[in-house]
Amino acid sequence: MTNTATQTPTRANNRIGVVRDIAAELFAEKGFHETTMRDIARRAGMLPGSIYYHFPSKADLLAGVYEEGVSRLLARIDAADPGPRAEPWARLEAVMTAHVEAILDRSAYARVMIRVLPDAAPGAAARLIEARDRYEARIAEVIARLPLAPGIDRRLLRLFLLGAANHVQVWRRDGGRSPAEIAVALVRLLRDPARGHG
Amino acid sequence: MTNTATQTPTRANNRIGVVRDIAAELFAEKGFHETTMRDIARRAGMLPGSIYYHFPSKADLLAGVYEEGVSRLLARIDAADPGPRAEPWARLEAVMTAHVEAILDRSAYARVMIRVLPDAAPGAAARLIEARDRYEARIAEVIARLPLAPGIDRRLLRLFLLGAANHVQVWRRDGGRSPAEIAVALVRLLRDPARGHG
DNA sequence: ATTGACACCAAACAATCGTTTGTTTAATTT
DNA sequence: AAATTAAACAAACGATTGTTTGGTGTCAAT
Repeated sequence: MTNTATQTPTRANNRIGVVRDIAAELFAEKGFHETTMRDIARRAGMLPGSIYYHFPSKADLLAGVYEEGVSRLLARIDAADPGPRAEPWARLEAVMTAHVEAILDRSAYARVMIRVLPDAAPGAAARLIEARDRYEARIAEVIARLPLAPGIDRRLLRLFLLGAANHVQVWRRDGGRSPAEIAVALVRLLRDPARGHG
Repeated sequence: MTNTATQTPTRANNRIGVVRDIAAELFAEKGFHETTMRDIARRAGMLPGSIYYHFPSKADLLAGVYEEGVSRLLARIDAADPGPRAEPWARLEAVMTAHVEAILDRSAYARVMIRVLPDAAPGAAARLIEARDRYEARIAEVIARLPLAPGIDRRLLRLFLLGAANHVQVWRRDGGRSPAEIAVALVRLLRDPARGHG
């Protein structure tokens, strides 16, 4: 009999996931170049060289984090998305709420994708850009359904939206608005006129 | 007779400005940790140790770049600002155009302030944050004059605006829209409703 | 019981990092 | 002309970097 899962780990205590999780946390917290392989190894309870059993290089480790991050982010988005039959703006609110929540509360993976630019690791830049594009295409899909006033560029709208949302990571302090409040305020700011009587 | 300027350089060929300019370019291009003192020295045509005659540390060099960057950005903003008697939204368009132009076309100093986060250099983080706040207060001043619909948070508006504008650095490719077109589109997106017939 | 891949350890590698030290050149001041 | 000082050079410092190499215990399959 052949093994049922040919590519899954054959050993129970495979710690590649642990290493990647810890790398994601440190990359998100300190940045790519500011995090050393020794930092990661220490927190994982292993020696620096042992990481190279799981990842061929530091750049590949970052690429692994990026790609896992996209998968997790997409899963969160999918779970929050009420679907194409829902009201388009409400749908965008739901999706952006999931996005901001991922940035602020839970996933170190999401924060890495925002903080670490692809050119930080030239050896893996192509993989990083591809992963990022895969995620942004998912957002574009939601924006494509919005009923917009004539002359509004959907690509610009998407880039502004993501820029504003990702910037939250920089200024947000604990105790302020909730991620949902922030996301909803952002979408409404775009949807409705900000201008008052003038 | 005492010297007319007691604190200005007494020597004609003082290259501290050259060093700072080059550091700004490299920090903007590659990031703080990715740029070495040897990189800066090589481009300035001097030896690594010589930089320490002008700046006590790499973190202080970054702080110098930041503070010079704020001065230059503020000067550009002031030059573009039609003043408090102009129509508030047109004023914001003018100011944001200057901001995006600084990011995209000219100033490496402006790009450093967006790319390099204060926590990159813990030894100078306080100076970096202070410099950044000084600039954002200038933007807040313009936003304060906007006639806004009730319930719109001006602080959120400012943070979204700067987040979206700064993100331009990541996605903008040459040959696309001009900085002015991008800035105006961003301000109009906030001012007018994006929503179409719904 | 033996084998062999797995998942690490132990120790070092060369390269590069920010920084320091002592010295030298050239311009300014006295 | 002599003294002083600004602005560098030349060379190294110790520490840290990503990475490699060879060995080792352990577990699953034979």
